Order: sequence, then C-alpha cells, then structure tokens
Amino acid sequence: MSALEARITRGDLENDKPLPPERDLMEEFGTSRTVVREAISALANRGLIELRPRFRPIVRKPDYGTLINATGTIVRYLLNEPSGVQNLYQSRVFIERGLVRDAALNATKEHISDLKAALLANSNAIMNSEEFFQTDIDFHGVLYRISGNPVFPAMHKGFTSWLSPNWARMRRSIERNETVYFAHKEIYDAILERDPARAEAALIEHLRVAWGFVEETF
Amino acid sequence: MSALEARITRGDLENDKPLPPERDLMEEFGTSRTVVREAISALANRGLIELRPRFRPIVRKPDYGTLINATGTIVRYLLNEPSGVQNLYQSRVFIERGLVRDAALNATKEHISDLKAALLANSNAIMNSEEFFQTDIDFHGVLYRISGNPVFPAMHKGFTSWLSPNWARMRRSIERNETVYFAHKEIYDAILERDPARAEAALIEHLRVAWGFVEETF
DNA sequence: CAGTCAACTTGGTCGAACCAAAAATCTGTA
DNA sequence: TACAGATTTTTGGTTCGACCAAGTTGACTG
Repeated sequence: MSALEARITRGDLENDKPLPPERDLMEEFGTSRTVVREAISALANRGLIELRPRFRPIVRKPDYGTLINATGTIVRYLLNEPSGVQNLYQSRVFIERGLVRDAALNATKEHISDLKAALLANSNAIMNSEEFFQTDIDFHGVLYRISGNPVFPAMHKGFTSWLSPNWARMRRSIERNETVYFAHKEIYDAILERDPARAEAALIEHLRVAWGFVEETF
Repeated sequence: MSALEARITRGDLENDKPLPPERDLMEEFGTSRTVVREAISALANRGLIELRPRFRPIVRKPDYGTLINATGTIVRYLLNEPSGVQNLYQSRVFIERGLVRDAALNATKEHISDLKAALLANSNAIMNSEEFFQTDIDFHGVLYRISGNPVFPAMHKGFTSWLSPNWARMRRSIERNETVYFAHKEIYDAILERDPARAEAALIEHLRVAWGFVEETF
C-alpha cells in the first residue's frame, strides 16, 4: 500500500526513472496486482508519479510545480462557486502587491535587468495581441521570480493557468495592450526608483483596470 | 471513469451523503468494479470524497480547506528538501506582512475587537505553554480572517499544520511566551493606530525572533 | 418495547484471464 | 557484419468471479 510511497519519497527510486513493472511490485510487496495498481494511481493523483497510458509509470520528484498541478482540479471547482474567481484574483493581487513592494526594496541589478527585458518584449508585442498576452504573463512572472523563493513562481504558474480561462475571453486591442504596457512600465519605473508605495499603487491600479477588462465580458 | 467526477462536481450528488455502492456504480456506468474503485480512490486523493475503511465513501463539496489537505502529502515531502522549511516559512512571513498592513489600513471595529479578544486569550495563557501555543495560532488566525477572503484562513490552516512539527520541537518557557505576547501586542497596537509600516515591522521582528527559537533546536 | 442475533450489504483483496500496445528479440537480407 | 523488418515477450488496462470481514438491517425473542 503506502510502502510504495515510502520507496519513492525515501528516494531509493530515482527521479525520471520508470517504476518497476506492476507484476514485480506485487511480488515484492506480497500483494495482489489490484492493490499495486491502486497504490500507483493514488501516487499518480498526488503527482508523485507520471502516468501515460500503456507506458511505465515515471517517478517524479515533486516540486512546487507539482503542488500546483495537484490542486488544479479542486481549484477549478472552487472557481465555479460564487465569488470563487474573485477570491482567487484578489489573492493574486495581494501577492503581487507584496512582490512589487519587495522588488522595489530588494531587487538586484540582475532582477532589474530581467524586468527591463520583459518590459521590452512586452513593448515589442503590442501590435500582436496573441504574443502580447504571453509577454504580459512573462512580465508578471519576473516579479514572482525576484522573490528568490521557489514557492512564488509556482504560485504564478497556478494563477495564470487557473485564471487564464477568464482572461482569455477578454476582448483585446492594440489600445488595451498599450494601456497594459504603460502600466507595466509604471511598475518598473517605481521599482527602479526604489519606491515601494508607488510600485504597489501602480500594481493595484494595473490589476484593477485589467479586472475591469475581464469583467466587461462577464 | 471521470464521469463519476462529473456527477459530483455537477452537484447532483449531495454533500455529506454517502456514495452509491460500488456495485451500483459499475452497473450505472457499464464498467467493472475495478474501474469504479480506481475512480473513487482518485476522487478521494483529490479530496472530493472522504474514504473510511469499510464505510461508504462520503461526498465532500470541496472548499479551500480541502485544497490544503490535498496538498499535505506533497508539501510534507517538499519540507524535507533543502531549504524547504525555510521557503515555506518565508512565504508565511510574506503573507502575514501583507495581512497586517491591510489590517492596519482596513480592519473594521469588529476585526479589531476579535484581535483584542485573541490578544487577551494570549495573555491569559502565558503561564500555560500548551494553551499558549494554541492562542498564539489563533491570534495569527484572526489576521488571516481579517482579509475577508476565504483563501487566507485556508492558507493559515496549511501553514500551521505544515510548520507545526518544527514549531512543536521548540523549547518553551514563560519568558518566551511573554516575548511572543508582547510582540503580538505590538502588532495589535500598530493596527489600532492604523500604521501599516509599524505593523509590518513588528510582524517581521516577531517572526524573526520566533524563527530563531525554532532554529535554536535545529 | 427493547435488546440480541442472524442475514444481508458492502468495501477490501485476491487470482486468473484477455487485449493491445510497447519493448525486446530474432531473423533475413544487403 | 550491420541494419531493417518481422516476431515474440513484456507490460499496462480492463474485466470477471470469488471470498472475507466489518458494517447495516431487520426480524425474532424475552
């Protein structure tokens, strides 16, 4: 049963390597194949194993990303509840407010440089809404990375994948891209000037406006 | 397979009610019991179903708390990795910094009253380290509730359950309880005075000191 | 009417079997 | 010998039937 889980978490099964065949495992644990399969599917649901049909299960050392993946199903359900989207979006705003404040206070030259590059890519994509969407995500992604804590990039991945369905419905236009770009620039400038309050204010305004764009399509 | 999941998320299976027997489900979906069982265990692993041995599975409408429960296994693994605990604790500090800032800015009279009550309970428990531990958690819990966003209390539950193993090892004493209490009071006072910067500073110092208490026992 | 015990229900496990696709092996040709 | 194709073996996915033990139900008894 969960002895299998132990074998994985203990690490005596290497990462990215296929699991032993089910028939070997049932012999090793002295149990039936039914039990082995249930254990495997349980581990797969928790993200410790990657399961492709007809292929040997692959051991995945869990990282903060698998955490996000594992929660996907439930989050998607919660988003369908009253104010589910709002609660999540509000959480995102909360996080990013803290992130930009910290960025303004602590960002290194490299971080600033990354941010500038993301901003440039953002600017270059204004005419192409498809591409702009991605550079938009990337710009915010840099903010999450500046924290230096791997938890935050994972959260960013979660936010984007969970909220993008709503986001994707948004009507796009070059003017809106420009609006977003200038908002990003304002955030960048505030960080450059080491002004956390201004950075936070700029971010709040940015996400408020963006939320308005999304809401408009209900 | 996932048609079962649909039946639950669609809500035509009531919350807190037992699932139909496996043998009925296999008839309903025209599949074997093995498949039904795998589907059920999959849902259980995601927290949509509560599974007690020998009892009928109980449908659980997922909330933000089940999200935390579902991630427990993976988080516990991540905590065993290098700087896993540090990453999580740092995330907690980050969140609470934002929370106390917002509390200082937006807390209502009721919130302040709740906080005051939590502080009082904290004070009353100084002589009893066991009880103090709980009131300590509760005090921070109020901070999470003030946000008004159900995501945050769930995060609080996660932080406490994930970090408490480390926390529990901490050597306790009345002096330390007093130190913690005064730190809480400082945070409370700053919120009362609507001073976000001071509240944040007090919280940072508080959690820095507390971390030191924990680290001391490595 | 309450308590008890037997019969039924139901989740947990097992074993055997079959299928299809992947992996490994073999074979024949160049 | 080397390589491509055919063949065999392995292996995951699924089904069926059976058994056990614990929970549930209900009838029977005092």
